[in-house]
Amino acid sequence: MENIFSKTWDAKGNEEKIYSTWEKAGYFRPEIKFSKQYTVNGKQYTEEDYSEDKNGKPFVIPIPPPNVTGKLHIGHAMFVTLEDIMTRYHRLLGEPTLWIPGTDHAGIATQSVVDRDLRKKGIKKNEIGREKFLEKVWEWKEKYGGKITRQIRRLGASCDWSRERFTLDDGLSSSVNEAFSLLYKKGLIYRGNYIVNWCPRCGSAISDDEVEHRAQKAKLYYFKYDKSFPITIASTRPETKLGDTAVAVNPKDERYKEFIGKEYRIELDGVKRTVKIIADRAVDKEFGTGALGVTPAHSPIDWKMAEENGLEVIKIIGEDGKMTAQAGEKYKGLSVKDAREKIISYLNNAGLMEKEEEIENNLAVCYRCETPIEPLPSLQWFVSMKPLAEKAKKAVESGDVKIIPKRFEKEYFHWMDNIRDWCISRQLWWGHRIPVWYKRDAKLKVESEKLKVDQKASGASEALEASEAGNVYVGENPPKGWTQDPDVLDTWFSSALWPFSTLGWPHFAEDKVGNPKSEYRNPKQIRNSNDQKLEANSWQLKADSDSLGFTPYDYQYFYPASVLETGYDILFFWVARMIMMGIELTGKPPFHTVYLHGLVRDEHNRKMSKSLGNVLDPLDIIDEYGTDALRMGLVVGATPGQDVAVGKSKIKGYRNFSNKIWNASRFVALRVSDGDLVSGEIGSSKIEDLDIDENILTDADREVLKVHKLTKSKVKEHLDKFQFSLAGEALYDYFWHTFADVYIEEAKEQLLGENPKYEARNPTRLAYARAKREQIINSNDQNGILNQVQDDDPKKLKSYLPEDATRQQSSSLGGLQAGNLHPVSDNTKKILLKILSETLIMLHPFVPFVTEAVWQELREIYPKLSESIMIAEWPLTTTSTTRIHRTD
RNA sequence: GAGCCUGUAGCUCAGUUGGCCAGAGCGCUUCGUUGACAUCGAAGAGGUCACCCGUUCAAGUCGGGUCAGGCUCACCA
Repeated sequence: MENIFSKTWDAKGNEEKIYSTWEKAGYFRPEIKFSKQYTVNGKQYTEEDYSEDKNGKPFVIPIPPPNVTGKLHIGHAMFVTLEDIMTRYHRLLGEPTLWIPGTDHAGIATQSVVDRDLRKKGIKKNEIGREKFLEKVWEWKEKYGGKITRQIRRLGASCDWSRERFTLDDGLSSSVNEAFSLLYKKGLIYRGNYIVNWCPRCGSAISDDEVEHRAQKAKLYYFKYDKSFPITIASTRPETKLGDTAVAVNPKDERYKEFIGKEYRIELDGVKRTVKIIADRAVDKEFGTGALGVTPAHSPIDWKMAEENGLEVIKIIGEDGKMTAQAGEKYKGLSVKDAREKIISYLNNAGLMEKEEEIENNLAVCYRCETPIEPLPSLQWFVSMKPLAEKAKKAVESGDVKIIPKRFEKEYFHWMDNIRDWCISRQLWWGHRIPVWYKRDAKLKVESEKLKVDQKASGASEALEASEAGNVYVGENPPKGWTQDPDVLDTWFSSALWPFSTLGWPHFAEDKVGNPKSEYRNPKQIRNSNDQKLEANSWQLKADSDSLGFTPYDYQYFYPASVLETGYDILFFWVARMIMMGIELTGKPPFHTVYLHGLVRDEHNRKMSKSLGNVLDPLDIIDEYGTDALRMGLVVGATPGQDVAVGKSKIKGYRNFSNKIWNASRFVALRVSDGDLVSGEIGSSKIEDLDIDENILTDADREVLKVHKLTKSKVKEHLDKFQFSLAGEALYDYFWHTFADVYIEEAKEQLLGENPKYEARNPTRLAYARAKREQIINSNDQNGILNQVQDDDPKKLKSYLPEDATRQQSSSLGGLQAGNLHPVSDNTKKILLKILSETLIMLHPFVPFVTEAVWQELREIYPKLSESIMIAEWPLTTTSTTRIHRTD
């Protein structure tokens, strides 16, 4: 033991070994707890008692799946730490606990990374074609796919890797297809030609949520289409005016009242159009000339006006970012930028330009590549969101889903109230190909340049179904010879299914496997005795379950999840959509609680960025200070939804804390065994159950036991309320400043077996500790829980006060006789061991590695400790209540 | 334009439904320490809790307003 128990905690040399021991032992799989026998207050409890108590309810967290080819960053470290704390805590509480890991295929992100890589090698994706390119992406995935999960392991994540999922797995892909089909059949998915956000660089449509707005300086040009046109318009994008079919003015604008309803034939640099003057309240009289050139095809507002006024939609910019033939011979094929220059010089030369003005406006850009968005009409697939949003909103309103912190519920409602249909098709190759087949050929996506705005509102699918009847197949078994839609689904579509697709939905949903809930309510039955049972029942889906890696009842037992933990930045992208899809497809919200953490910033609260050079690489930190230190640094001081400042000095402080845990425990281990270890023995008595003799407690003993008890109740309360920072802080403070600074120092005296002293070695410090404890009790006690820690006889406590401290305190030693001093040091050893081991358990969710290392050392002295701290029992807060309910 | 959040010690932040003589870590000052730990200990300095008004026996905490910083959403061409 001595060689392992070195003077300082060697995180680097131990963490990976410890992790692989855990993983090999299978502690991350929820079934490990089911075979356990419980003994509480000397009574045996069967597994059935246990499951009744919990209503068979497991604790489940679906991981926010990182990009499969991604690299670990501090944001990952944040969510892994928080989720691991919850997972380990609930596991220690004895609940069947499942944290499902997995990765996301990350459509555009992965495709463009591989594309870039191939280009460097001189390979162009359009030349090698779809099949070959996808092979390359899969190769890339095989090569780099394991990296992120290995790195997540280094953070100590106790996920059940045997259930690891990838969004493009067979199982998940079939969930995606099934979800698409179901929604299509319900009329919640439709195809239509609508104006979408087109990213010319990604070469794909993107959803409204993927568009960001950047403030920019722009030029506003004032001009007329031609000399004969009566109204001057203002535009920042004169090149789009080639597609104008109307001019909109405010109905209250006196200047233009007389023109409303009239039509004009105009000719703009050779392009002839009919322009109607329409009235729309959205037009600001004060902006520009108060007259807006309406370009239905290339502006979302204009599109809406066109819908309302039955205007012609003329697409003058194509998906390639170049002007189409509709823009006229002079402009066809020009880039948007060139077209703008050309038309500006035309307007100037023709004497149509009246003035230019510098203004500030917002530019819509792609959130991935920052490329300016080109709005254009395109034939795409959409999810009709309003019906989904209504239910999703109710789930939060009713409290079925709780969002922490609460203020995000407001943002959530606002988003739901203002929701628009979700464009889910992407013109990419990497992803879930849309499960739709067409009878004729794949070129259904004709370049329609002259389109009437589809009258069909979202949700009304009859019209489309009629037109598609017999020509479109949606599902997994297409008729022979039909052609599949070339597009793939938005990555967030599969992410939205994550909490249930990872568990086997829809293959193992109730209607597919019957309802075995009553029989298989607790998976311990599956694990312990059911392999045979399943075979005996020759259960038909078993083969499927084996090939997909699910157990048949995962979905029914583990769904819905308990907590969904992630950063607030993807509340809408991911969380909101999961709630919508979960309710629609499974009939229940996919989780009960949403915990949103803040973003990690540098120590001066600046955003981490490469250009500032303040990026913290979690792997570097782990190498330098250890995982435990990183985890504490991330969690302490972080309140939900609030960004947290993390710098090296903070993490260094928690490295010191890890070392403190190590050394305090080292002290206990060495002193308790007196360096001369006989297993199970303490001095003259056996350790057994650490039955502390209450009659010979010293002042210090009493004090530390009280603070210990207080800490237990505080920590549990905080953890139950998702107050991880406060729990971590309370443990830190107690361990360092009471257990180590006060009690260990006092224990040094009490352990002098020959001639122990009973007076406090440092009465001032003890009094100080006591005062602090009382203050905590007084200020925190709401329900009277903490009062249980109050002293029975306040008078006795006077002896703690400094002025009385020199008094002989042997009275507090009860019946202890002068010649019988040894029991005190034995008792001290037991107290040290007891409170240390309990504290280690509470610390374990925060600092899993050092606590496990120390635990293993303590097992040498006290073999009754569980074989791993991971599967220990959370210390009971009170003696009167047991956490296992007996039915008799 | 709409909504939300933040403003507490030099720095980064805690402070749960109002009861604090206002806390932590880092930093700073002084002292100590060969025996678990210099990755340590003890003592200490440092705050009109942004500002103003109000509710209350009591306000960092609740209400109204002002100022400052930040975030989200949004069709100002």
